[in-house]
Amino acid sequence: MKIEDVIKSNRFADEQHKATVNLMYTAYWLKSNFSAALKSQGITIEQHNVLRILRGSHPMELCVRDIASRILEQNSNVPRIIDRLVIKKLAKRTTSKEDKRETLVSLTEEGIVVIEQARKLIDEITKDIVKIDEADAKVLNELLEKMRETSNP
Amino acid sequence: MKIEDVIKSNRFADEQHKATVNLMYTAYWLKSNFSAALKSQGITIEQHNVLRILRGSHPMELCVRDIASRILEQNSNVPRIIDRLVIKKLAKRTTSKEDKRETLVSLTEEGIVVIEQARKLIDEITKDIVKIDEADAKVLNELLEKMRETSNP
DNA sequence: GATAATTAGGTGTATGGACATATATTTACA
DNA sequence: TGTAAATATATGTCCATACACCTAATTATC
Repeated sequence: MKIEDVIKSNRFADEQHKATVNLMYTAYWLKSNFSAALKSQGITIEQHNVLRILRGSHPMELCVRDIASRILEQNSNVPRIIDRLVIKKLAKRTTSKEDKRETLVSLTEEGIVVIEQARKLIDEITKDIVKIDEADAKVLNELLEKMRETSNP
Repeated sequence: MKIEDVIKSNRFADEQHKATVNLMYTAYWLKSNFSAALKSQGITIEQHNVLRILRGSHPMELCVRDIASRILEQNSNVPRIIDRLVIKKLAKRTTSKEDKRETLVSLTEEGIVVIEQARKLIDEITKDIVKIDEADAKVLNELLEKMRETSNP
């Protein structure tokens, strides 16, 4: 569906403006699809993201700050997401012996199973819905980075 | 900043996978910038979106369903966003005489001032940070729509 | 070594998304 | 016409973001 049909309006100031709306809608569309795919595992996208980060360093523990630094959304509340993962017994939390301020987090056995399963689901849904080819994806990646790189801070 | 630097990892399955991450990050980056720009008007992006929709039909009132249908996020809780706008006296709410189930919403004088000001701020910040040219923006729009169109539902 | 500054993480509050459910009103139809 | 179905909106709950503020622990500085 074209973006003007989604918002039922064609009043874009220019192509750049249209691109910002189009982009935010496409991200929302992706996220909705991913969320639906993860329902079967009982986790949200954000919980999945933290599990994925923990999977990347497993079996090494990561402190909260390390997890936060690898997350896209820099304002997300990582301790609270970890809370939910601990309640579901997908992650475990200990206090660092070297620095008692640090909380170290790692996957449980169950967490490993869930993130492996989730990874497959995300791969499948991505292949299902994102049908642009590699060349187009490459152009898209270049344009997105060009878009961000040119700004000052 | 390249997306692999943002998430401090380069483990993308392929260009398509990288594109999904890149896209969600760019949307987040846009939204953060827009939010910051709207702070001076005391409104959030979502409140801005509803005000913009009301501006589009002003002075005609819109019912909640009409507003919801024009919003990108199809699961957003429109009555609650309207609550906030009414509290801030930027929008007003009445019950339709033709169909008492319907709530009709329209801008107040103050709402008109705020949305005009907000529109300028969004235009400025867009010009400031989104520096891809019209041709690139056009390609980006085509790729985003190609990405979504190819999926079934 | 004592105190100030910094750092890591947790917590409170407002806002919004996702989704289930409730309530009031209108429409359909037996 | 009277009752069921459908519709429009509101509300409650859980999860997450944004952001301010708090506490404990560590480091810096005198």
